[in-house]
Amino acid sequence: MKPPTELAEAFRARGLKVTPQRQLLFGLLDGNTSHPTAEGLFVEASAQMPGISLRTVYTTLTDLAEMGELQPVSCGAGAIRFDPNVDDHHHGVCDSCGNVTDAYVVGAESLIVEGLDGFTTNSASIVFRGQCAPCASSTDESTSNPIPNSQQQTPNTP
Amino acid sequence: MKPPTELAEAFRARGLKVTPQRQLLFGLLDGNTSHPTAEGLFVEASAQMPGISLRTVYTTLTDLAEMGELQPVSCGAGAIRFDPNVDDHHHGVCDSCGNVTDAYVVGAESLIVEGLDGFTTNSASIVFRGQCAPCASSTDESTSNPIPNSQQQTPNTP
DNA sequence: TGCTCATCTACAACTCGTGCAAATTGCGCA
DNA sequence: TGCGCAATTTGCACGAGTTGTAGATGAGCA
Repeated sequence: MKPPTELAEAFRARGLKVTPQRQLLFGLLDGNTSHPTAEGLFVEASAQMPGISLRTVYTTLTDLAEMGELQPVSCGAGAIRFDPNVDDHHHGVCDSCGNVTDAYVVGAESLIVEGLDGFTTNSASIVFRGQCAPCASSTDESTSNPIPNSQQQTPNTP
Repeated sequence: MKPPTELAEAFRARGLKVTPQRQLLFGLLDGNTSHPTAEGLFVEASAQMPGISLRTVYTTLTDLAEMGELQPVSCGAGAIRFDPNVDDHHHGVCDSCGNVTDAYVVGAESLIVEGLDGFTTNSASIVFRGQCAPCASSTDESTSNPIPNSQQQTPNTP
């Protein structure tokens, strides 16, 4: 995601106005790696700007998503999360605490998909489910067969 | 998913009762490859058994999912879908008509995931987004870079 | 400074799913 | 076949998350 100053310029370039509410949200999203929900951002924004409306947060997030500066992430149940990281990446979701972690997949070009005859694929998203490091350390369970159709490994960054 | 008769036995084996409502839902799900929503099944069930409650549909689907006879599928926005196909597989979602298609992924064992340091992966689900054959034929667009981090191919079954 | 129109806010409505309690019913048992 | 109990069904209401709408507000421009 662009820094707040560039986002403001991008908004103006699209004929959208740069309001204090939007600037506040730009700042909250900048460098945010916690995949916040609209509700979560609303709480943070309310702390700094009491009176801001949840509706405003939704509108701004939707605008940012339409501009490609934000990636909406739906990880199954619960509220939609917004990811300022718009790089090509996927997500790991902790079943215990609900935290969402960015994941970069290498070797996807070797995948062969069967059953989608005639299906024109525009994008693919992989959601890994399990337990993040802090949660996994308390309940020690080993990984087994994470990706259906075969087994899969989740090594640390080489 | 097991056939209706075996599902009835499985229900009894777990101490659950086999009611006409449940038998109707067993029949509607048997061989169903359309990934219906609870609402959709409720409409079909209502046609055959007027008066059946949406609440009952939810209860029965939840029971089946707990028994492993049904796979809840959340493909981003919208209602949760239920998949009688409990094989290890993934899904393709048509952005035009919303149809969900089963997809079998080969080669997932070669994937290397970066960024999930310490993350204990229990499962992974891949959702392909694009256009199904009927929708794609009307708007002719070619596939490009479907899986982030690299390109990916969606060949027909070899 | 004044004007125009996009934005903000507040409220309500919508969708999807669940909790609860009363009425109903499947099923084991005699 | 009849009985009794516990599971089930049903309808209503509620909750979370999200969106529509209309009047008030204010940013941006001349």
